[in-house]
Amino acid sequence: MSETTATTLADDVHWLLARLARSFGAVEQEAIAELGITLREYVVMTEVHAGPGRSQLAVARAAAVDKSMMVTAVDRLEARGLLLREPQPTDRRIRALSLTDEGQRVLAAAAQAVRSAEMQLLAVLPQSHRTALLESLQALAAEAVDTGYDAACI
Amino acid sequence: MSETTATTLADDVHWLLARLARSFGAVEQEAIAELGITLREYVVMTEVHAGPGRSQLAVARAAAVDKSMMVTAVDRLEARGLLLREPQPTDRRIRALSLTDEGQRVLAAAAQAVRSAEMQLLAVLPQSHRTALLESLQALAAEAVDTGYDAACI
DNA sequence: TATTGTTATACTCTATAACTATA
DNA sequence: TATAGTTATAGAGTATAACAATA
Repeated sequence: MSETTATTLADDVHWLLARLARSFGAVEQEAIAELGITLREYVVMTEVHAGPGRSQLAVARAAAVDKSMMVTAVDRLEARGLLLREPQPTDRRIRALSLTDEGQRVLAAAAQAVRSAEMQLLAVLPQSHRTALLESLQALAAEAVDTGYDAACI
Repeated sequence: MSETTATTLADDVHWLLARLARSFGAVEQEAIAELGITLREYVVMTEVHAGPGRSQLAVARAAAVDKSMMVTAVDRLEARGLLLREPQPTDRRIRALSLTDEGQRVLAAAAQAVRSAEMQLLAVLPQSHRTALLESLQALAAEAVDTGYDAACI
């Protein structure tokens, strides 16, 4: 039992994660703004590209996006002609998602912009630290729980 | 120039950060819920404790909390008797913040709960990786920019 | 009865901009 | 003119729950 609370914000992993997520988000959103898509839409497109033909719900779960917010994202992407929402004959409840050719092009451009921004943001870390960071974040993400979270980032 | 976009979400640092921030936030918010404070209020209290007597704005900047949202947090903490908002004779625009004795107690309990939750969340990582992760996050946070971010976490 | 997709609602967070009082 | 704190407002995100269609 310590005599007093000595913790600083810099030792608070949640605070660091939230602060960096906001900072990275601001920079990367800016980087893809000219493509006319949001960062969430980029995430959805990435997941659709990784496994085309899946249902909205499957993509939503993989991307950790709420299913009702998924509707808005898919609506916008479909309206812009970047994504197809096709009925599935085997299970008529499901709409199979896939990218159009234009969607593939926009995703490729967005991915490049995001990666470039990320490289700059991570540039303060030596390469070995960068790899270690990514591996640690991935290991933690594998265990991440989403119990629903309506609180602020910070 | 690659033939196609091969990126997965698991390689996207922003997505990992945002996902983990939400997951950690959910768990830690739950851990301090019984103390009647939010995670943001905990962050504010931590910063006030680290440097008592500072103005609201100084604390807001250190905690990366918007100054208008700071008002709400301080209002609630003051109403609960956890924090003092005292006029500063030298500059009468400033309200110096400090924790009450009860505030110190609540903060100590919250800090312990948060640290305990964080230890469990980080348990999947070996100790050396945990230290490296913290150091990398701190290095990145030192360079973090807050340009204002109205986009979603994910 | 359970699941997919959709819609509606209420609430919170956030950005922005005004406003006051001081400096 | 600039700063600290406050307030108001509008917009966006989110949780929740309902709902229709299908399994």
